[in-house]
Amino acid sequence: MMTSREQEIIELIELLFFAYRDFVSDPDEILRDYGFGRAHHRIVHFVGRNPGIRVAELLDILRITKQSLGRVLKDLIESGHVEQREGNSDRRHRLLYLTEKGEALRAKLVSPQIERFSAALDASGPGSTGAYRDVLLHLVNPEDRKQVEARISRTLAAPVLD
Amino acid sequence: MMTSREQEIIELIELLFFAYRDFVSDPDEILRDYGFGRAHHRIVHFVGRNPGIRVAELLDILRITKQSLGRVLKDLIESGHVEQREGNSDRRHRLLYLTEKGEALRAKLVSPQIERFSAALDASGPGSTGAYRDVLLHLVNPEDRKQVEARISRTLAAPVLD
DNA sequence: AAAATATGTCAACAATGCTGACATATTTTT
DNA sequence: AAAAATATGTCAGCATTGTTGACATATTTT
Repeated sequence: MMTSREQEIIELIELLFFAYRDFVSDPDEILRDYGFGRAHHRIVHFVGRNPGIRVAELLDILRITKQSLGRVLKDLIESGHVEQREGNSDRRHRLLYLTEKGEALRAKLVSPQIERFSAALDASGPGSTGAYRDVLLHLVNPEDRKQVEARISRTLAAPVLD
Repeated sequence: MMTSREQEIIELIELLFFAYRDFVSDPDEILRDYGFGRAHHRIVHFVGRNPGIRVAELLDILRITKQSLGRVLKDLIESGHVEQREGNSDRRHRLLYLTEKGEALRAKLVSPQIERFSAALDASGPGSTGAYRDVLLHLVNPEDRKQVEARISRTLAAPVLD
């Protein structure tokens, strides 16, 4: 048996799948020209948004293993998109920053995504932004919600503290 | 430079990433007990929701190649979760159905996802469902939107036509 | 001085994408 | 009836990105 509530929720589940599927398709095309994949994109994105982020933080965001990250991060360092600096307060830390080249790539990758979202918001009713935020934030694991909220509202002007 | 509009949109982009990340984590755990992965989940889900779906349609939903699908579909047929029948109107078609075993797995996988969504909707304001739908549907490629709308609103009681 | 932490690295392997070619059965077109 | 198009399956090979587990180094904390 399936209630109509369940039926409705399944539609929302599938919509999440379809939206995600198409949403990542624009960057995927761009990345091919660089010989990079989605894993590279995620690093470029989150390092760009969190200049000076530590490796451990990045691992926590992406929820992958050190080895998976290391392989791809290595590519980006060698290609000159990401650079590492020693931490001030703790010299074991490797703080990650985008180079100018990396920043250019980040901007290029995010631009079609901003376009897509911009159009989607324009096509939706006013207040849809707030509702979108509410629902998606509550899909995040409760124990991670505060952290996610803090992360997403961090602006480029406010770098990660060292 | 970044406008505040862009800043806001980047937050929505990251929220999509975090929500998706956690949303797929519950099924992932269950799948491990079966020796299956996400690719198996997608097939079980969409075959369950579209009994009698053709291979070509499934490929169009998942946007993967025949070979990628074939490998995983084979697992599910051999394990007795999915079965194929010859089409009536066109005997080249291979129509896909879940067996009872497959249906049980589908229900098991979707249950934590429904739970998660249910809680998220309860925690969000009224009308959030509609706004969520608006935004996510408009993130889908314009040329696919009609099809996606039709697909998601298809109920279990209305199987794919042969 | 010892223990804990942050990072990096190695080897091996698994899941799931891809390309391109080719085979078969069936249906549609000429 | 023959030819062309379509739906599906299959093969070999390869790329990306995930995994585990072990171990090495530098640094900080206890």
